Formats: sequence, structure tokens, C-alpha cells
Amino acid sequence: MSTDYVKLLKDHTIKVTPQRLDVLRYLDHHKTHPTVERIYAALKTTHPSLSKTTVYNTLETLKKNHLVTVLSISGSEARYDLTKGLHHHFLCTCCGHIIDVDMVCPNINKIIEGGHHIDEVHGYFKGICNNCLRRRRTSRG
Amino acid sequence: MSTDYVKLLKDHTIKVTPQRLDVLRYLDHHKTHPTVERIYAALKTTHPSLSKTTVYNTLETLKKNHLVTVLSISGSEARYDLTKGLHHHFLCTCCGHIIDVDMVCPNINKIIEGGHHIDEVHGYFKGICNNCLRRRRTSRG
DNA sequence: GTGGCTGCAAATCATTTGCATATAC
DNA sequence: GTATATGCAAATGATTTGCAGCCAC
Repeated sequence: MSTDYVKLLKDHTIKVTPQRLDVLRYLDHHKTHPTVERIYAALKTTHPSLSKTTVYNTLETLKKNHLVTVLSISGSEARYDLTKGLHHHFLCTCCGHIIDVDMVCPNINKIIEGGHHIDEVHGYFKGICNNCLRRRRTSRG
Repeated sequence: MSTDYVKLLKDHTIKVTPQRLDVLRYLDHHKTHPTVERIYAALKTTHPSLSKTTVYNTLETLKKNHLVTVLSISGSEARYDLTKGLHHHFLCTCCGHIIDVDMVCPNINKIIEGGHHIDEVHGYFKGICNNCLRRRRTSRG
């Protein structure tokens, strides 16, 4: 993503506001699939008047413009990701981290045999990440 | 799934109660990935004393025993599925139906290159199903 | 008989809504 | 100047929790 967030918003006919720039910059600098709460808490420190509603509104606007993607991989809280090429996600059920998975499934089009029109493809994997596996091994042995 | 729900529960050391049998039977007869609300509403008609808490509890118990699988494909409400072999799901954003997708991705193991341990694989597709596509075409032309 | 299950009501948590004020353009 | 965005508080909706009484084993 370019760092010209102003241009990015203007290109999508989204009005430029400090709040929107903040959220965009945060997502660009923290590719950790953050929750609304995390984004809000982080930005609140440097922008105390920020409201959580605005974070929700902003993310909704960015989503409608396909600038962000929402993940529903981890239970109750939505996770947000700057939109980039098709990739999938691995949730470590031990530490909660979400790891990007670049993987192509060549026969993904099989589903089109049913004559359905596909807009979105989400691959969600859950398990234990290599970090947690290592830590467990170490602490036991 | 066998229709011997009593045996199924006993095999998993789950106490047999009318409520649990009801939920199990409902899921076996309605492979529509129902929400808690739908299961509850349906069973309530023949079992008026049933509580929604019990539906939640039962689904949680069945889930822990890997008898049901939870889908988080459709926004805020969880959807429940009797567990069967690996398959994926297509959500029609027009009519809300969830369609099973039997599809094998041969290089799914690529993710293991990262040394992560995988427990669950969920493929979620979103778009417009063939039914809705046909209906739209018809109503326009 | 007893531990686990049920069902009710209240609590919680993420998200949405209504609305008055403020701001981008 | 006007339409839109912001921020607050209240509302909503799904799910969870606490607890008293009940039931499967």
C-alpha cells in the first residue's frame, strides 16, 4: 500500500478526515488483523477524542470500498485486514495470532460447476502455530 | 448419521436427555446449517418448556465431542452442522442459504511448511447462488 | 442419592442506531 | 452553505453466567 493515504481516499471518493487517515495508517502499519477494540485503544492514545463508533463507521466505509477485508475467523470479534491479493488465514488457538497463508487452490473453480457466482473466498485454518508448538515442547522437556 | 441417537450419545459418554435427542434429531433432519434461534423455535413447538440456554448448552456439548461443527460464515449468528467429512460452504448473500461444497485442495498441506499444526480447515465462499441468479435474470428480462 | 442438566432471569460483549454538533469540500 | 462525518449515549442481538430445582444414571 502506498503511504499516500489522502490520495487513496480521494481516489475512492471518500472524504478525507483525520480519523480515516488514522485508521488507514494503523492498518497499514499493523498487519496483525486487529480487532476494532485494538485499533480504537491504540488510536485513542494519540487522538483522545476519537470515538469507537467512528472506528466502526470508518472500517465500514473502507470495507464498502474494498480497501479492507473483514475476517470472521476468531469467534465473536471481527478482525480487519488491509485488502491485498487473495490469501488465507491461520488462527493459532493457543496464542490467538492470525497468520497469513499464501496458498492457491487450483480447483477452486469447481464450485462454479453449481452455476454459482463467487465474490469472496476465505480459507480459514485453525490449529497450533509453530511458535506455540516449540514453546510447549521446550517447557515439557 | 445413524438414527440411533441414544447410542450415539452414550458412545460419547454424554448423558441422554430428551433435549439432547431433540437437538440431534433436528440437526440430522435439517441439514440447512440452522442458527440457534431456528433450532430453538422449531423444537419449542413440540417441547414448549425448552429453553434457549439448553440449546446453547447442548450444541456446546456436541461440539466438544466433535458431533457438530460451528460455521462462522454468516455474520453475527453461528450456524450449526452435524459433523461429516471435510467439506466447505458457500453462502448466498442474496437468499442467505448455505450450500455444502465438496472440494479437495491437493496442496492444502502447503501451510504445514510453516511447521504449524492444523486442526480445522474451513473454506468459506460468498456470492450469489444459481437460484438467485436465475430469478434475477427472469425478473429483468 | 448425587452430579450433572435444565430453564429462568440477569449480565455481558460486540455492534448498531439516533441524534446533536462539527467539519470537509 | 450543505451534505456528510463525528462522538456520545442508548438500544439491540447473540451469547454467557448464576443459580435453584430437576432428572439421568
